[in-house]
Amino acid sequence: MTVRKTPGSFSRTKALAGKARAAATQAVEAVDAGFLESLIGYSLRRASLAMTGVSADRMQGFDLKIAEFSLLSLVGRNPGVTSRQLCAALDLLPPNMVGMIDALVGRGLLERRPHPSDGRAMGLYLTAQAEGLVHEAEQQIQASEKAAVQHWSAAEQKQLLQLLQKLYR
Amino acid sequence: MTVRKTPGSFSRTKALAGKARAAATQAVEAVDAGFLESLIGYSLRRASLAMTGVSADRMQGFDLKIAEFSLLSLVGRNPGVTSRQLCAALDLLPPNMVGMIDALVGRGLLERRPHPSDGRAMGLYLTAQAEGLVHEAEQQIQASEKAAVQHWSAAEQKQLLQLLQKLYR
DNA sequence: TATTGTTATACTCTATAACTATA
DNA sequence: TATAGTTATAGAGTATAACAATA
Repeated sequence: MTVRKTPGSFSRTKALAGKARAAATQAVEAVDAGFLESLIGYSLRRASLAMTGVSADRMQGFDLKIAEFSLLSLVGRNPGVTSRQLCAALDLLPPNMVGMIDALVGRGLLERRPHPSDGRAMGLYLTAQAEGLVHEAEQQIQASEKAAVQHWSAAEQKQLLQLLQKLYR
Repeated sequence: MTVRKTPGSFSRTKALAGKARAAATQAVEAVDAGFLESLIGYSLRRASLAMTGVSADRMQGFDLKIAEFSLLSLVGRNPGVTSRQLCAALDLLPPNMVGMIDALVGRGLLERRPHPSDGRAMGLYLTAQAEGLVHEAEQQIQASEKAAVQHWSAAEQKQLLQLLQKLYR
């Protein structure tokens, strides 16, 4: 993942007072994003991009994308889980799940076995090789999250998760 | 935006006790996403997708994508803002901004005028026609956000925004 | 030498339709 | 008739390199 920093290079032109619309042209000293920042959707997207970027960098060491990590972690904790269940848990569509699973099977990290009671479905399992890798990746993700909120109180961290879950659960 | 509901159709097979790894195969009654849900990044993504979906539906009435709405709102409140400044505020890359602005100019919602002090840059302005549309769209977005957190306390709403902004500001 | 806006282009992510095997 | 997994494909979103004009 490429980290993009805000350039922060603004026009040096004198700021115009008030909210008057220019008859001709005017320069903007600093962008007022106050309205957008008052929106939960905007802040969610910006925060999500920021967090995802940091975590994605950490996962590069394992040659895993965030979605692949999430999938492997779910399979590790839910051996025998089906593709369909993963789609629901990760908010992905079935056609987009196929290639992801194929790739991980091809790398020897994932295994498909017949479902014990549903002939249409396949149960997914981590290979022995993947067990260690997933465990290590989970620890790295937790470490990167911890670093992001290192100056937060425990109550703040807990409340953020609770509020976010109220939005999607 | 297409709203996708979780299927919620799980295997009817008897759940297996404990966390034992199956020698053969096993069915997963309900997926345990507890670990992922303990991650801020995962919850941010899920919450962001949920909120964006609702807002995107509202913007369909204006034939605006979320990014287009955000851009127009910023221009309305920052007349004369440059493309580069918008890129920083919206976390978009310059090459991907060009087509967006072109489309809005083509629809008669946006106008490019020469920058007063920087010959390289162009200042962006809403057209008279866009002023009303943007104002109406802003109200709709606020209404949809209000509906999403209608059962929340004012303190909860305020704190969510503050915590999110600590993550990306 | 650095920055703004731009073109061209490639890559990733997400979405829809349709098929098969099974429930 | 409905669902799980799959294929093919299209569309949206995001990325890099490079160029002209200007700072």
